[in-house]
Amino acid sequence: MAGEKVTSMDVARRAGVSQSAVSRVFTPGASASPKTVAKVRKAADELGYRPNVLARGLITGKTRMIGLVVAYLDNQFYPVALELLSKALQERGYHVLMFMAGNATEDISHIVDELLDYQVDGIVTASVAMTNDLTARCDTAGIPVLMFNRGQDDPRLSEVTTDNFAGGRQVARFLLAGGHARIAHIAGWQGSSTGRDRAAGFLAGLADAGREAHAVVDGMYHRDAAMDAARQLFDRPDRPDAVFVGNDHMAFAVMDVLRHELGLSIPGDVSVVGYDDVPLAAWPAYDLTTVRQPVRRMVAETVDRLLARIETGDTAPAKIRIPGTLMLRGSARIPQGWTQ
Amino acid sequence: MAGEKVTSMDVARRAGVSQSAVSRVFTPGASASPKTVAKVRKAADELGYRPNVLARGLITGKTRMIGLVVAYLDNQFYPVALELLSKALQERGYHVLMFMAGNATEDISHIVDELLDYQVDGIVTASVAMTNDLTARCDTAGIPVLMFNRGQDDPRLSEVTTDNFAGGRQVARFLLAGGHARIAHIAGWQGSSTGRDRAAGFLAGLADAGREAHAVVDGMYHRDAAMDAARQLFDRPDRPDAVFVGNDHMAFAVMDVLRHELGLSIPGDVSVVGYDDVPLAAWPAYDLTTVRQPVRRMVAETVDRLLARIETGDTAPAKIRIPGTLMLRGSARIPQGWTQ
DNA sequence: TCGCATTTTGCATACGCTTGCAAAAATGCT
DNA sequence: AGCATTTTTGCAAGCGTATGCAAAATGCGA
Repeated sequence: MAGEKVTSMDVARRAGVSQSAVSRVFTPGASASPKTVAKVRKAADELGYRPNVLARGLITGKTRMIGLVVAYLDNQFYPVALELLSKALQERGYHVLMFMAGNATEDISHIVDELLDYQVDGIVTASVAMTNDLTARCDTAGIPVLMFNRGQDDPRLSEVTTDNFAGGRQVARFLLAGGHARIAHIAGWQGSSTGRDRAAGFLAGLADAGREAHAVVDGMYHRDAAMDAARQLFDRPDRPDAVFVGNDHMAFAVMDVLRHELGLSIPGDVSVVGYDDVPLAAWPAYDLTTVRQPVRRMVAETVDRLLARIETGDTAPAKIRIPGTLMLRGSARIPQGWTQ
Repeated sequence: MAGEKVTSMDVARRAGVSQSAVSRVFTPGASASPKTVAKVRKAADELGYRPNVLARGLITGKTRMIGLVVAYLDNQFYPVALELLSKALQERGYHVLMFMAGNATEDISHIVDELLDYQVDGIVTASVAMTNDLTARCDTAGIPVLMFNRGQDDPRLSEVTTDNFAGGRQVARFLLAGGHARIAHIAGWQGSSTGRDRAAGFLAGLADAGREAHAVVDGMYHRDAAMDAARQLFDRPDRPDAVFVGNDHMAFAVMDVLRHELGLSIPGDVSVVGYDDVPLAAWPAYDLTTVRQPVRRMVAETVDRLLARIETGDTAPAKIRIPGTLMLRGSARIPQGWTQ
């Protein structure tokens, strides 16, 4: 616990140059003669000097920190995304400052305050909704916001999602082709764009064939709610013979109920399809047919867009929609000769 | 994108007081008359002023940021811990700055540099090993380090773990009481203290009864490695009838192999016991008997100790060891009349 | 060698805030 | 009311760095 901070001034003295010379050596764009660079580098190494990012940030107005707002991490999709996001930002010299949010708006408002306090250069929200009011606050503060895996109507907002409507529709086509008679939907939270879009696409896909959903229930993206929904839908004579569940996290819950509470076989009695393709979906215990969201690409887009706005001031908000693909596995009957 | 920063100076002018008065109103310990407080608060609200945490940090030397170093998030234990940690710190006015690390030492060294650049007030490492050299660097910089769920011999290091040795031993007793004949261990990474301690405790527990492990293999805390280990151990005539797996993440992999590749029944043919008790362990698809690590308590301890060192300078390193408890579920035969 | 264009360098200031110090205001006491 | 004490206030210095500006150093061609 020595606590001895070594500053650019210390390095300057030891190298026999001015403090500004030291600063220039550590500032990418600046000019310094080879001789000075050498002297400064040497002195800096000997003293173990590294520039103070915060002091630098005070002047440049850039902290190289990105605020990430997340509501929960129990859905495996988010830790995976977080890991990739954090790594990608790290490679480009940024770091993630975490903010856990409840879903209450008031809570989020509080968090936006804190984000601004820390002078983050940009904000990524995941599994969280921003109100227009909050977006405005960030806007006037000049901080770009990007919504990851969630959309919002406000055209000033940037977002990166998969094409949830198309994904839902494709699931409908797939289940119809499989010859299912009673097709139900345990939907994602209808307060979220993903939940609504997937449901709408799914219903549209059924409608394309002149069909309707046997039942639609909101599973709230919660394991418990999804289990309740499954019980409600399946514990009766006219139970569905196929169900599209709004994300994998809920789909696992539904499968657990079907198999272990109701003794149904998958896909014998019921076909189950999810959304996300989290790693667990590929494990044989679930072997879940699901729509893959290409997380790597989503993260790459997120980083590119956000940093473009930060670094080049490229200010146009973007709504980026990446296609998803249906992963065929064992939890749903595969139609004869089915090709995507 | 207005970018209009409002500073304490702006507030001061509007409230008709000095800049220092504004500062005092926003500094917990400082003194200001009720009248001034009122004027300043009013002006601040009207302008939407909030103190700049970074500028404050430059003076106080405290950034209210805790660096978190993690190697991977695919083992569910870590996202859960991260969520709790982040929330707990948030409640006490701190925030988590994320650093993803590969396991290479050189990589970690790089990360320590960056941690120091950001002037974090403290560091938590999880699923990552620090070398003594790195610890020293943080020490001289006056930044307390706390290892979460990983120990190290260096007495200067603080750590929070469960009693892995005791946990391993209890599993041994449990499996012995269950009358198993050939008890194997797919161990956690032997480069980590948790991996070693659990294995050692387990072997000690067997030895207590004059028994030996039927086989011990290192599963590296990796899904793929654990699957290979399972194949190697079980795809032969004298296969084990019980296996203790070094953590839940690997245990799921092992169960998948046993059931879906080798067609074995659990616990009919083989009893499986894990370590951690991640949420997934309680889902009926796995229903895994496992040693619970009380994450909430671990996190609470972590936060308490770390902030104590930061805020009160309480400098004594601590090795905190919390007891775990065996959660009885369906993946392992339960001995008649077994009580913990 | 000298003059000119170009780099490199140091000085000084600023970023937004906290805090020691001394002056000013408020308070309590006789 | 008058004085001693306490509280509140403003001033100014500083935290560690970046950067515009002018002065010094360098390079180049003739």
